[in-house]
Amino acid sequence: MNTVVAVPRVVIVDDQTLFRSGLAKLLEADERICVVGQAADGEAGVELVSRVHPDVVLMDLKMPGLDGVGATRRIATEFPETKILVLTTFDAENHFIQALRAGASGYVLKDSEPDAIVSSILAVVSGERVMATAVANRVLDMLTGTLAPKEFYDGLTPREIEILKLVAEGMANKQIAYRLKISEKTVRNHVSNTYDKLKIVDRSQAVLYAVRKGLVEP
Amino acid sequence: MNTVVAVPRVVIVDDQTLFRSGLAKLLEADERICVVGQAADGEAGVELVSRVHPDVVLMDLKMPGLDGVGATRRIATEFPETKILVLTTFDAENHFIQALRAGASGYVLKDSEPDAIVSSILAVVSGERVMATAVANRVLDMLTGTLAPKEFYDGLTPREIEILKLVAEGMANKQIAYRLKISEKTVRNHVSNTYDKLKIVDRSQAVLYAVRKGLVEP
DNA sequence: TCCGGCGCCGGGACATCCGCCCACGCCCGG
DNA sequence: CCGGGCGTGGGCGGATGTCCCGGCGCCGGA
Repeated sequence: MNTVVAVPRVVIVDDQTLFRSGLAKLLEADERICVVGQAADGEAGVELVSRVHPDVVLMDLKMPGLDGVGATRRIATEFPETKILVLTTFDAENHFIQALRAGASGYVLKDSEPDAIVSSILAVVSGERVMATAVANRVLDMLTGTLAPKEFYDGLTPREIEILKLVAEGMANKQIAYRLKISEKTVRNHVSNTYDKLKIVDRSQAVLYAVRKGLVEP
Repeated sequence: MNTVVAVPRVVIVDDQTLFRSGLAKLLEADERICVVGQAADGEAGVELVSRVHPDVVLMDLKMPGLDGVGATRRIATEFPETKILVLTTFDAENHFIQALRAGASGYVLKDSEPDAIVSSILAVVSGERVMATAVANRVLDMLTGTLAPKEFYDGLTPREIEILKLVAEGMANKQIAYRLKISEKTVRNHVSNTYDKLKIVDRSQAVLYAVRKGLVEP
């Protein structure tokens, strides 16, 4: 007979219907998991959780409408007994920080074996935290001295990152200066220093860098 | 007993392990399909096709290394008896043209029902061409007058699109002028007209527009 | 056939904007 | 205490964006 622990009830939130269906099929084939629902975006995901109260949510990050981070935050606050396991690709570099801060219990990659997903789910329901090795390594790099905590952004100072974000949103130096209540000249200097550190020469390339790093949404 | 037509043998080429596994599970559950292999990138996909000679390849477009378009072209030329069904997301707007020109027999979206995939596979093996309705509508729009072939990019002329791409890659006006063998003034005029049509004022915002539209990779 | 429109090309002049160099305080750690 | 990083600014030259202008080639409608 089974153990004392019930089979964890799981819902899947992902905008790709095919991926959802395939993953559900995959998990249903494993008797240690029970898939009890699917949703195609953040809104529907929150609503679904409020109805079925699952043990674990497999959450994609990039979705139309309410995205994964927002949905994670809402579920984590409104239904704290439900664990959230982020399941996404490894493109946007820093989203996992936002996701974990929003209340996710784990972060695994779509580029991993089905068995890994199952064991991650089981680990999460038992209270563990799960991190994909690639992500974990990055976290360790950021903590240990090899890569200073902020060194992730190629040595940019906080002020420079702040200004780079605004640049990447299409703001002019003058607007940034007004927003930050500093001189336009100062903004230009920060921007210039940023170019130096990133080894770029141009505002456009700064925008591309920021988009790549996930500092802004395109 | 079965019909005279053999069950189509299918291979899946996609870089996301989880998606591959799930889709394989999904298709294996359908007796009309037989999954005979998987590959994680274009190179491996071509090699796999050369070994097993499947009837259909389900091909993702965005992959590391040799991408889907390149793999499609190679398979279509080296193994013309193998049909290729592109299976991708609906982000990059114009990739489907390249894929079809490279020899794909169909273009379906990951955001669709499993049944649709199965019937698309069956249609492709029987010699049909399959297009996702969203894609087909776009093609029709481009052919009929409703939406001029180019009108998708907010009325930008071909030249303007060409220059916008270079702008979004971080090139300066002078460099673009040299590349296109025209005057810098002309480039500035094209850029200015582009701003006008897109209702933007700034180079940075042009980059963001181009990234959003998939004109350039971030 | 002619003509008007449009895309593409280029010029001039002007007002900014941008990127770069230099400099000044401030604070903190060696 | 002092060297260095950080945030702040001024000045300058080049790049960028805008508004004019004209010319050429092509196409479709009158």
